[in-house]
Amino acid sequence: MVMTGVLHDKNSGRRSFPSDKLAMLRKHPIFCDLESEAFDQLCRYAKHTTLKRGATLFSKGDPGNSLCAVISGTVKMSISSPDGRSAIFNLIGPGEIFGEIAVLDGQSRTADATANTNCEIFVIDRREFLPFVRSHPELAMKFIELLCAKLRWTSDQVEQVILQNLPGRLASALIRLADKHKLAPGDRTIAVTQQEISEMVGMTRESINKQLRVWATRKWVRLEHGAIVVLDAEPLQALVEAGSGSEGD
Amino acid sequence: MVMTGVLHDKNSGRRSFPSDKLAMLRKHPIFCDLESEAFDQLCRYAKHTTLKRGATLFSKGDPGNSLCAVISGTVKMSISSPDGRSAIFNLIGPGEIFGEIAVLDGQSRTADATANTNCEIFVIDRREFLPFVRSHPELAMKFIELLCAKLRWTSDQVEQVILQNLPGRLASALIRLADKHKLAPGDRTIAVTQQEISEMVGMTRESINKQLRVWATRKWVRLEHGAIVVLDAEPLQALVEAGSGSEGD
DNA sequence: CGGCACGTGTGATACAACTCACATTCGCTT
DNA sequence: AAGCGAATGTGAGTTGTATCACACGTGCCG
Repeated sequence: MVMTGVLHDKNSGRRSFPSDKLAMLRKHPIFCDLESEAFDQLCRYAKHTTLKRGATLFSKGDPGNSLCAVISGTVKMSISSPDGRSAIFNLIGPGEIFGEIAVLDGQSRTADATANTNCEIFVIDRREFLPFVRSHPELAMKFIELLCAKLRWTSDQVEQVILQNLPGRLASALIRLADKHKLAPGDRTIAVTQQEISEMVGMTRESINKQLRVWATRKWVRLEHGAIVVLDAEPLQALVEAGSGSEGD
Repeated sequence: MVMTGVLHDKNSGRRSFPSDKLAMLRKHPIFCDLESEAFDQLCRYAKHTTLKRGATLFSKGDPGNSLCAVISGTVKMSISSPDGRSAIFNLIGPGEIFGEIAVLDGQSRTADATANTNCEIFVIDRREFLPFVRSHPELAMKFIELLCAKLRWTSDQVEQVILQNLPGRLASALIRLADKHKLAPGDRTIAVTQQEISEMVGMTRESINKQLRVWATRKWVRLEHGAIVVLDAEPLQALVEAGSGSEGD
């Protein structure tokens, strides 16, 4: 199952790629140190695609033929069990890269990628990308750093899920998301639904909702539709550090 | 906290490194394609160290100054929460590499490393290792593959912990460990205590024991002291694939 | 050949989180 | 402005695991 729900494929992106969209990628840690010439060459390999909400980009187990980056919207990386439950690994926002694992090691995809909102993405074929990396060793080092960062993110997730109970896991997830989304320094708004958080954290939406309501009355968070605002990160951080102790929660 | 319980540090390993011990590392996917000359050079950078059971090699949060490899024995990668519980990420056996994340990205260590048995390890300093990688781009590609493999391992762990209940998680852990340890093709003996498995899986030893006993009466596994033998992997695999359905367990 | 630490085995009880079954609110589409 | 789907809010009842509190086996070390 690949590329269902694609609105339209633009031409392969040879010349005249919308340059404002590329500016964001140009600033990505992976590419920021690359010479302009090399970056332009990479862009000529890229395809620009638009997906509508709910569309599947690829599924777990598919061969990994392409590296992707989000231009606008968000892509959900998740897996689902046969009995219908699903777990979200990560939500990928504008300027972020995804799908790199399968591309780099040539194995199958580790998760499903679906458009969580309508979105524009940027796709590079493995056959063009790999030789490019080989001829740019400094890029390989950048990818090593990228993989390390993902590994830290995922290890954190294991740590929280194994060691913490509901309040701890939820607090930890909120903090991680707030750090990641950090748009403006003051703005702690996280654009996720309660259903989504519940799937990241591995607990039911109902349980998450009840805990969030408790915190809302304490003014630690404010609940909006499709978003959560972290008003006071301190007590949440304290909860995470205290381990799975209950202490009045 | 670094290097407590070190039995003795041999000299820095310049010349005359015990070559039988290196043979194992030479075969590691990371190094097997390296020219002998380069490999020898790397060995001259290495230090040989012996640790006794329980010794701490490094702790989560320490600066990551060295890359390590196990020669003999096993090293436990784990984290612990303030309330005393702990979670095991992985057990590193002979011929395996660990501590690469912090070395490669220059950040702090993501977990504690302790000697799970008396063991011999092989240590390379970051200051010597990084330049070596930079001057051997093919090695960088190998490390990318290594990181991808670790990421797959860790993602699997998240998937199981979030989606599965006790039987599913336990079955999944047993299968993963059996694949990893796979010494002889027929031998499905996993050298771990029930306590250790419980910490890998995030459930209590008691619960794990009760489930294992059920499977033992069904001849799916045999329990030994400090080890578990997988007799029939099929029904375990089926359990994992069925998701968290209970079906007579 | 103790003895002592570590690993294993097992039941009774408690509770955190799930399930199910709704009611409510929001925001978009027509 | 009406309607509808998606997101949120909430309670009563159920259950999977944790906790606690033991007893037993085994193997190593002095």
